[in-house]
This record gives sequence, C-alpha cells and structure tokens, in this order.
Amino acid sequence: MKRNSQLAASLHALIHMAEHDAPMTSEELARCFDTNPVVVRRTMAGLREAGIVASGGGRGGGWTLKRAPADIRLLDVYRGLGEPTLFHVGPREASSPCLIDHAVVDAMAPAFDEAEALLLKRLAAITLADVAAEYHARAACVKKGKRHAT
Amino acid sequence: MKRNSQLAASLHALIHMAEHDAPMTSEELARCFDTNPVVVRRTMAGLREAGIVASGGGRGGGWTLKRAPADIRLLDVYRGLGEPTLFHVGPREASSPCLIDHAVVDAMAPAFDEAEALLLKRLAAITLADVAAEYHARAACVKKGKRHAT
DNA sequence: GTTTCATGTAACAAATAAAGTTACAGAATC
DNA sequence: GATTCTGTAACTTTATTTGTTACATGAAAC
Repeated sequence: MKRNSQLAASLHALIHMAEHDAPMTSEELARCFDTNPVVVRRTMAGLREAGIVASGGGRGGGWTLKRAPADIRLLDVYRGLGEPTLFHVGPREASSPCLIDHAVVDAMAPAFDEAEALLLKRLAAITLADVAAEYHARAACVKKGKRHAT
Repeated sequence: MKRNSQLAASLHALIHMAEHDAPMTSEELARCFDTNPVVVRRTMAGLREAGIVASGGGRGGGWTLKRAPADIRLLDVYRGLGEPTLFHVGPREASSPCLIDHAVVDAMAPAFDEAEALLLKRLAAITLADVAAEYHARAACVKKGKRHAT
C-alpha cells in the first residue's frame, strides 16, 4: 500500500529551512525531494496555519521557520499536517449491522488505540532540534571519512 | 487514505466459521461482508497456509477453522495475511542520498518501531475466542432488549 | 508605479494500489 | 460422470495520493 510520506518530507523540509539562513522558495525545497513546488506549498500550508512556518511572497520570499527547532515537536508537525490516519491496517468503521462486525471492531480497537497513543507520545518527545543534531552527527562522520554502512 | 480492512474482514469471517458447524462456502462468507467470493478466497489463501483454516472443494466443501478459537491469536491472523504494512504515515525508505533524509528516518524510526511492537504484542494477547465472547455478550444484550447506544 | 519574483489555489492528469469481476481449470462429493 | 466447490490468472473498477498546469494575488526592487 502506498505510504503517506508527508511527515517525513515535511521534516526534511523543515531541517533544510533550519540550516538555511534566508527563506527557501518552494522550488528550492521541491528540488530537495525531487517533487513539485505546488506539492510543497500544499504541504506547508497546514504547517503555516499551525504556526510552525511562515511564508512570504515577492522577491526574497519563501519559507522560514517561525519557531526555534527545539520548540517544534514532531507531534506538532503531524498535527499541522491534519493528523493523517496513522494505520493502514485497523478496525474499519463497523459497516454492517452484523453484531460480529461490531465485536471485531471492539476487540481490535483498544490495541490500536494504545499503539497510537504510544506513537503520539514518542512523536511529542522528539523535536526538530533532535533531528538536526542527528543530521550534524552524520555530517561530521562523513567529513572524517567514517561513512556509515547504510 | 484507503484502509486495509483485510484483518477486520478476516476476523469477521473466522467468527462466522466458528459459529457455524458445517463448512462455509466462499459465497456465503462473501455475502456476510457484501463482497466477492474471489476476494474471500484470496484472503483466506494466506490463512490456510498459516494453518488457521482449511478448505475443501466439491459438494459440502468450503472453509472451516483448523484450530480452536482459543488457539488463534489475532497476531497469527495478521501474519497469515502476509503482515501488511501497519502504518500509513511513517518514515519511507530514505530515498535521497541527502543526509537529512537519513537523519529524519533514523529519528522517526524508533517511535514507529516501538508502536508497532506494542501493537503486535496486543494482537498476540487477543484470541478469536475473546472476540467470539464479545460477540456472544452483545447477542445476549440484544435478546434482552438492552441494545447498545453504538 | 511598473516589473519581477514569489506564494495561493483551483482544476485537471497521472500513478498507484486495493477491491471487485469474469472466466475457467482442478478437485471432491454424490 | 455430473455437480459443486476451491484455485488462480487476467482484467476492470474505484479511491487516493501525487504531479502538473494555469492563473490570480501580494511583496519587494527599481
């Protein structure tokens, strides 16, 4: 099944913005992921409303972080994207009037709810600054020629 | 996004089979979910290989449970379905050579891995017998006229 | 104030994947 | 041997995301 990559892509974009002094245009960002400027704008629109990024038009315009990276939790980004459905698999709405269908949904739901709660908790514990630090660590390794196996 | 309902549908089917003495044909099961017999066979094929159900052709043929409901964990069913991707959202494979991409994936992965582990653990703790019990409880309520709000 | 460069958004096209369908071969009962 | 079921391949349909085009709007530079 096709995976929703908005969250990963957004984080990627946000780090680029954090590492960049001037605003970045949609086109610059689009080149980073090999996608389309309009896709970038669409995705960023939600993050702007969530107060995570700001956009400016005209010459020298583009996208900038509105908060410090340490102040942006992955959960915030996820929410800014409109909280897309987390699970592929899962109890669909009990569609039929069949009681078995309801029993199945009720039996499965707690497991998925718990997993979702844990995931959101973890996403709340990671900030953009953490991801940036991870990136800098990697960049330092590469400079020293200690490239990872991955 | 479209949700993979195979797990919920399979469980639904398995309960029907548990409640039914004789083998159930693909067509009977298909009617339960308002779907197609071929879809049922396709889904059940994996469960047969996992040793959860058995199928027989010819007159009086159809699908039967191969193990006791108390012996069938939801996790087994999930595995029998080929372990479809659990998450919609999530770190895609780090596609670009960009180090930031890798950093993002590495930062997100533990959160998703933990959530997945928890979910699988919960699915391992629920058996088909539990779901059947949930169903019987509901059926009893309806008989007594104490229908749920849901 | 006009030009230029950027976002904002609507409308449409392409790509992808699940689900549904048709068709027919193969196996088990009667 | 006829009937009734599964097994499976091939195709169609449908839903959703992603990509694209087009153009209106707004901000800075000159």
